[in-house]
Amino acid sequence: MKYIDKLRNSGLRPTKQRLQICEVLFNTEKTFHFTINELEQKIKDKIDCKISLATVYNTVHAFEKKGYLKQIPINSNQTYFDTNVTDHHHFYDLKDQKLIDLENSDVGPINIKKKINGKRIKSVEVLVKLED
Amino acid sequence: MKYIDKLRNSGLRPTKQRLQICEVLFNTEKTFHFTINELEQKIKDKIDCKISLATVYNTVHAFEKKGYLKQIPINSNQTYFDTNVTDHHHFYDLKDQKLIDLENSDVGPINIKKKINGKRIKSVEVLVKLED
DNA sequence: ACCTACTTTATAATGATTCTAAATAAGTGT
DNA sequence: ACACTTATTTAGAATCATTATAAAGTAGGT
Ligand SMILES: [Mn+2]
Ligand SMILES: [Mn+2]
Ligand SMILES: [Zn+2]
Ligand SMILES: [Zn+2]
Repeated sequence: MKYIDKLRNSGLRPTKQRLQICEVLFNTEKTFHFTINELEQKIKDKIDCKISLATVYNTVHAFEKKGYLKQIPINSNQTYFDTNVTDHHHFYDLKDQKLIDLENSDVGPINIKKKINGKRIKSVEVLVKLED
Repeated sequence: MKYIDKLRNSGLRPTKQRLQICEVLFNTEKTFHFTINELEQKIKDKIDCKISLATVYNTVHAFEKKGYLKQIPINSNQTYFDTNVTDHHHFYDLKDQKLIDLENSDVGPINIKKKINGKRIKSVEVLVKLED
């Protein structure tokens, strides 16, 4: 019931698959980072029936487009997504290949002084790479 | 002649292919950003003979390992490299899919206050996404 | 119930990257 | 110059995340 309105208000039909994916993605205290394959595994663990991989991709992209998920730019062969869609920064642990959130207070305000003609700043993200 | 010592000192044999790739990558006033396919095109334009795609990949990875190139993390299906290996930040133009360097003075110092036990900061990079 | 547009799904296609193994080239010592 | 060893190049195949296809299923409206 919890996610039916959210989906309807976004113009997305509240199908069984989308509602189950909502449960996995959004029915948690903490936000988290994931790849498509990790999400597929989480879905398998939490839910009895199978959702096809194509639907997982479709749904994640639909949710991203609606602003319920965002991509995190890191150099990996897989795309990383974030259920925390607020503006925030990341540690990236190169050994474990894990993302860790940084609070904005951990980084401080960033003032971009350069301007590009005819372009607006959409986001400012800091990536801090960690090694041992 | 210019790059033979550079390669030898890195433990890389100065082959014809590597020297030609050095010309394309490093024999310019300005640094630049590229994908493997863009580099392959540049090589074709500047040079008579063909270098196999496998060699372009091998060479770029070898140069990256030696610190003569670095990867730029952005969400793209292709990996972006940078001949500017100093610590610096980027604009990413979402429409044109082009990277633009930011000077450190354009961003100011970034002080990461959070610490992770047993990990050291390797790099701090800011990515500023631009839209129209 | 019926219609239509949206969604799911299995499967195939795509495409960047990596792997393989055979042919070449570079460095080293004689 | 030659023989020998090791690094490198290369064409082609393999990998694998992601996207496209198109047929079957579903949601929501009339
Ligand atoms: Mn990607
Ligand atoms: Mn990549
Ligand atoms: Zn995050
Ligand atoms: Zn740069």
